Amino acid sequence: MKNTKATIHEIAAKLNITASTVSRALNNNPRISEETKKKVLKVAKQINYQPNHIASALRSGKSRLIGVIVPTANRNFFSSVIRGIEDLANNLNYKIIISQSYDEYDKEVQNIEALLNARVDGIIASFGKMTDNFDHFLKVIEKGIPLVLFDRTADVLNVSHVILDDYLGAYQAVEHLIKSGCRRIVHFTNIQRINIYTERKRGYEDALKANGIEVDPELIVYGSMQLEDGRRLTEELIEKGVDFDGIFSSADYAVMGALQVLKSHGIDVPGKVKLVGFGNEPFTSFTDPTITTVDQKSIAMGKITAETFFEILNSKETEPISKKTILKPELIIRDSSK
Amino acid sequence: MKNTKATIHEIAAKLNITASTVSRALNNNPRISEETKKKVLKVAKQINYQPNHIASALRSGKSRLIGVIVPTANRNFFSSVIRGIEDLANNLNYKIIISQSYDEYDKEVQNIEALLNARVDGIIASFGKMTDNFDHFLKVIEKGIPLVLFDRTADVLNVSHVILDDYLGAYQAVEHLIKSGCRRIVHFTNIQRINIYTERKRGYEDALKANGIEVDPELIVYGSMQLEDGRRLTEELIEKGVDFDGIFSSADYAVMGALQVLKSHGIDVPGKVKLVGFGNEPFTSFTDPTITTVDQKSIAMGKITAETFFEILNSKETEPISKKTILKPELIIRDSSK
DNA sequence: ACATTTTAGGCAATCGATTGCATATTAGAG
DNA sequence: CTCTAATATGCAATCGATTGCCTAAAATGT
Repeated sequence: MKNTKATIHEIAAKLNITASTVSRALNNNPRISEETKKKVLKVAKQINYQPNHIASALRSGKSRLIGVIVPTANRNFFSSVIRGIEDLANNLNYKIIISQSYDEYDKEVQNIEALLNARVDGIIASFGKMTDNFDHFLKVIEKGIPLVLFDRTADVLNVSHVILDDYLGAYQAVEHLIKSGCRRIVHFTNIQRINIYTERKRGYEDALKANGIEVDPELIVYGSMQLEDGRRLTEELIEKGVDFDGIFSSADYAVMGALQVLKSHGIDVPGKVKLVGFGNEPFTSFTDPTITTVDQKSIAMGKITAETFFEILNSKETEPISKKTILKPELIIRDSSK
Repeated sequence: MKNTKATIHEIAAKLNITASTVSRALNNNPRISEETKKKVLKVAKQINYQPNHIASALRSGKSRLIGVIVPTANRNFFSSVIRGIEDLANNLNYKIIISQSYDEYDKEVQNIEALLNARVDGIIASFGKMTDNFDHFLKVIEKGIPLVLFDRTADVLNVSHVILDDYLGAYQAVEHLIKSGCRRIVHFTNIQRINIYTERKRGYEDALKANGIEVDPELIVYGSMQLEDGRRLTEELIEKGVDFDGIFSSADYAVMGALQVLKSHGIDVPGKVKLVGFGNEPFTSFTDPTITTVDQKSIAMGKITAETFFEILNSKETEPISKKTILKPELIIRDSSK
């Protein structure tokens, strides 16, 4: 069973017609008679013909490939968004290439470069935490390649994006803590100043002010928002003897670390300290107590991101559409704040 | 700033040389003088030249793309493996296309088809749970496209693979429960009979027998191994009044469900019932009590899978190498079994 | 019966990079 | 001062699918 190649020329030769005809037949072009189409299809099946996507991509200039860059696919939020994108893309006969930046700037730049080389028809991305220079994204824009950002974006880039109302999410979370009786609320935020963290911080501050509570800089602490950071920050607060009765963390992993440390110190949650995280990672409903958190609407975000992307892709470059969508978060109240 | 195209012909025109020379210069071909190379490089930078990967892929017949199919990237295990593959691949200047099958058979078939169309140079895959027909993989093999499987495989396919010694992992887990005093150990296993689950079940049974405990079919229960399945199965056991003092689950999510239900019924873990999961998902160390589990060596698996893959890819079809690696699991003992 | 559409395909160029073979130029060899 | 060898490029075909333009043959009109 030799793989003689299986190209349209193969098929053409067997039927004594030309490759053009075969191509048209396979694409169901009306100029080809039904009879010929049938024959072509039959032979195609017979020799196990597989269209060479690369050849057609070269000819058409469209690869039907979309690059998706996320910090890591290993997070419920990102993988949900990816799924949303993938579903729509596949329906439209596009394939996605997922690249992970692992929150490293260099990797992100390399990924863009590689996707550009692969001649993707467009890019959908969420920044890594270290990204504070956007030249690589500007390059994408300059090349006229459709770009849509989600969740982690930057205002300096005037690009279509789909983000969460992080400010609102934080505001509601903090207000909830205040209503539950907290007065000295710690805020865990990220060292780097990405949009999502600055917005959450702003929401935290405004919610306090709106409720007549002064913002105490001592209560705002910085880390990378991993589990370990949450542990360390909490240990430090306890060591320093800082007085606090609530924690609003801008990430679930960090609040998990806080919970562990508080428990190990015999500090009752939610009795003494109430907790709220951000992200609605699945594990937040597995812990004891379960953790109150803010849901980021990942499914909707994926869907809308993809829709926005294809809208731009199909807009025929008339005008560079810039569409910004802001989703409303949802506070999921669980035991850690009751 | 018009994008006049930026091809090697562009560069050639500007320097009054031919595209062949430019191509050779860019590829650092010794036949081209240093002087010309410098000029070419300079102009390339100047017009922001980006090699067209698609064109070279068509010409060379090599896309430098590797398809990776996993059930879902949203699991620590799979994402770690992917990271391992990606690292090596990127070093070798290959790009990976991640496709998720979401454990759906049709999606898996479609993914294979799409990857084949995209003309990937090879495929690395882990089966979905529903996969019990392997025609789509056979097609890959017949086409002579390198294929390496990991974790979830099938013996009927004589393909290189990297798997975990699931039997051993299960054996050790169950032995550990027995040594901790359990006599009536429940086993959660998957409805579908994929290699990993049948092996774990075998390990469970053999460990019991080796310790003089009879295998009680009543204690072996079936589900899809999601959180909900664990909950349901545990509820059912309690309802039926089945007597048990330990659970060995072939998945962490399911054992988490069991933990929740046991706690809600006031059954002490590990006092009354001891638990062991499988997979070492991060959340198993977040729960209360923390959950004993079996680590699947995902990092090593990713690395070895990638190495095996490239070995095959570079083996010049001399002989279709078939290399099978079996990794040793590691039992991570935590509070749920103490 | 002759002119005009319509139908069904063929021809050849194209997409951009690569490469075997040929060639012009220069450099050494004798 | 010729002759061969090395050096640096050019030429043209190729990878496989697509498509604008052209043409032969059949169908329709009057």
